[in-house]
Parts: sequence; C-alpha cells; structure tokens
Amino acid sequence: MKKGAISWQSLRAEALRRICDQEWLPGELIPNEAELAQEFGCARTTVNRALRDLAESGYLERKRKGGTRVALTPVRKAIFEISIIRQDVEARGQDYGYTLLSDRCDAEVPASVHAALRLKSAVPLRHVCGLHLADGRPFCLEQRWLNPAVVGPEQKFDAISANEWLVRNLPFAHGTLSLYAVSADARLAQIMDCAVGTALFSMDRTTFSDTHSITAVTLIYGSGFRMETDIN
Amino acid sequence: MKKGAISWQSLRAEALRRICDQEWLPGELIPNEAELAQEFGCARTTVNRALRDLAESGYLERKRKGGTRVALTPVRKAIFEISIIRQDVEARGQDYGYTLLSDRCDAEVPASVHAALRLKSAVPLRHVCGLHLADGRPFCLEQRWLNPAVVGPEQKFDAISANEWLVRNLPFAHGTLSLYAVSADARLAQIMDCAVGTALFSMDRTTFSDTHSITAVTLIYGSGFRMETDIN
DNA sequence: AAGTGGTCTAGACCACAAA
DNA sequence: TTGTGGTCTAGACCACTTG
Repeated sequence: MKKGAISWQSLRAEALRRICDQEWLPGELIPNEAELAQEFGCARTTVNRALRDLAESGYLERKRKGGTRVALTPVRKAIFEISIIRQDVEARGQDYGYTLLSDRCDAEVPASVHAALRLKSAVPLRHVCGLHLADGRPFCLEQRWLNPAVVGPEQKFDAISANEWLVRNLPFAHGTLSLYAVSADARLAQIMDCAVGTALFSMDRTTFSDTHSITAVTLIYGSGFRMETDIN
Repeated sequence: MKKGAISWQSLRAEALRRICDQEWLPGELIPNEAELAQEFGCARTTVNRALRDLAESGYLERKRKGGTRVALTPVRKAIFEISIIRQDVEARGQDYGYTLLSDRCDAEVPASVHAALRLKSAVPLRHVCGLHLADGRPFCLEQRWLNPAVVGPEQKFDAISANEWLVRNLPFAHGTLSLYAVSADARLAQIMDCAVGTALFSMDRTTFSDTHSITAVTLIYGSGFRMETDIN
C-alpha cells in the first residue's frame, strides 16, 4: 500500500474498538463516511471498505440516507465447511476406509425424500449406502438417494464414495442442511458398532444444481462424534 | 452506478457462469485482472472486486504473481446464526416461555468446564439452569457456567434468560461451538418430557471476550428438534 | 527481476430512503 | 428535496511470489 496511508484493515480495527468499547453505542448513528475520511486523513473509498466489511460481519447496519448505525444485536455466526468425509477423517490423523454396503435402483422412494428433492413425477432413484471408517472403526454411515438423470448408473461407488465423487464432480451445488439426533435401532447399532439406543449425531442434506435435483443424503455419525467449529 | 458501466455483480455472475460451465476448468489459471478489465471494458478495480468476492466464496484461489485459479474443490459452507432462543421459538410461530430452574455459586466446577474456559486458578463459577418453553412444552434446556468476574451476582436470570442477557449485553464475544447427540437419562427425560433413552440434539458453547472467559453453556433441545440452514 | 493481485487516491455520478 | 451509502474510473504504488 502507499506509504503513510491508513489501511482499511486498521480503520476497521479502530472502528471495531469503538464499537466494543461502546464509544459508539448500540443503535447509535456513527459519523458518515466523509467525516470519518477527514478524521483519519484518507479517501472515502477506504472508509467505505472498512465499514462495509464490518456491516458484512454483522457489527453495523448501513442504509443510504439513513446512515450507519451500530447493530443492536450483532448476529454471531458459526460456519461449517462441507468437506469430503475422507478428508475429515484424515484431518483427525486417522486412517480412512470405505465400504460400499448396497447400491440399487429403488422404485420405492420414501415420500419424504421425494418431497425434499422437489421431484414432480415418480422418478425412480438410485439408493447408495456406504460406511466410512476411521482407523477401521465405523465413523459415518452414508445413505444416499441419487437422481439418475444427474449421475448415470455407469458410475460405480465401490472405490470412491458417492460423497467424494459428488464433491469433486458436482461442486457447484446449493441445498439445505439439517442436523439432529437419532437413537440407534438394531440395524444401526450393528453397523455402527454401538449399543442399541445409543444417541447418534446425524445430518440430512439435499442438493440441487441450477436445473436439477441432485441428491438427498443422510449421514449418521458414530457414537461420541462432535461437530466443532469456531464462533467468528 | 455510472451509466453504461458494467457492475461488479454482473461481472461476478459472468465469471461464476464460466466456472460452473467449466469454460474455466478447475485448477486452471484464468486471465489476469488487466486482461479481464479490457475484455469487459471496465476498470481493473471493478474486476478486482468481482474476483475477490468469488475468492471469498471459495470459487477462486488468488495469489500475487501466481495469478487466479479456479478452486479444485470449492469449499461449500453452511452458516448458522447464533441467536436468542426466545427469537428462535417466536420465529417458529410458537409462544415462548422461560423457567429458571436453579442458580447458585458452585465451588465444584467440573474439570472439563474449567479446561474449556481456560481458567488458570480455581475460580468459583456461577451455575445457572433454565428451561426454555415453546407453546408451554420443553424446547431447550440451558445449563450454564458463568464467570462471576464478568457477570456480577446481582444480575438475576429469573425474568430474562442468561442466554438473552448475554447476547444483549456481551455481544462481541468469540468462542467455540460443538454439536452432538446425547441420550436422555432419567433427570433429562423428566425435564424435557420425553422417554428415558430418547436421543436429544445438543450444543456446547464457550465464549470469551478479549480479556476474559465469559461462559460455558450446554443447550439440550427437545425430542425431534432439528437445526436447519441452507448451503450457500 | 518481473508479473500479479492488493490497496489507496481523488473525483464523479447514482440509487435509495428519509424528511 | 436532500443526504447518505454504493459504485465506477483512471492512475499509482506496493507486497508478495515465482522464476
């Protein structure tokens, strides 16, 4: 950056300090961009960059003509990255393994799956089940419904999991995510190597491309699993 | 914006289209900012804004001198907002209620809590338990340890939950978040009005200010609760 | 050494919302 | 009507990283 100039990061830091120290009170109007530019001896563009960033982070609320106010209840956010399960396991320093349990085109699609994927006609879906292992022990059970219009039947998921194949080949999907707890029934207990009735952490995801429904998946994690992240 | 000019949003959209349509292949170098500015007939600043935004969203990887590449495995993100439980309940269209269950300064702090809050000396912590209700039924059990150096004993949590008080009064905290499943024991089953052994969705949060450990809380949600969000 | 993205400037016009 | 933030421009220098 130019010598002697004030960076937008340092301006952001100073503004954040004033917010945290309540020099600028919650709900209160702060000076406008031109005034702050003069105070800090920089261009208005630089002030704009700093305040825009703080607004994106939830600290400020900005409106044309209305000015900039300190947010009354700043919304804190927790961000979870949707990654490949293999990479999650390896990031824990454990050996990764994968077993394909079943793969069939199933005409009997549960109504809930049909609705979640917003399918109109009674399209047959492909059902793929696989077990992800960490150090040889069950880590995550993947139960997935695939739209055959998107993933052809020639694609096999015995060597590479459907999870990894989809992330690598259809990365630009959007969708929904739902987290919940489920109690292990006899079948789950056997697969996940835990007692019947164990509480298991679970996740449903549905993903869509711009034009198609792609997949609905239920991931059930082994006993004791925790999904962790930072707040900010 | 100026008439006839190309907005950074439309430039971003066009670049994203090229990525999704694989006109720019994963891992491949795309034209540099100056070239794109010429192609689109705009200033380099505008190109920079668009590409920087795509990089923040995980679609591109940028390096000085190294140029800009399409990300090999774009990282999708799910964002959860940390809100006030009362507002969560009201957003569902249900009536909110709150009951304080217990509030005492407890010298016997579990080692796990002590460690999570990174406390050095054996500080006594305040322990507050409260039950959040939706339409009169148990919605979320809040079990919280508070640092008395941050929240004085004069602050009562019978009318307002500790959750809401903290979000309103100490909003600028960072911390950690952990999601998991827990099986209801006899005490939990009674409080949450469910069968013993029911799998319950649960969340641990620890929060810190710049200078202090503030609180460690365990939130246990009622049977059937799902935490939902969008991908993108 | 050289090329690329990162940032700052000064000025301008515009879009939106409040008065 | 007016004030505020949102954005674009053209130019400049700088920092980082690669060769």
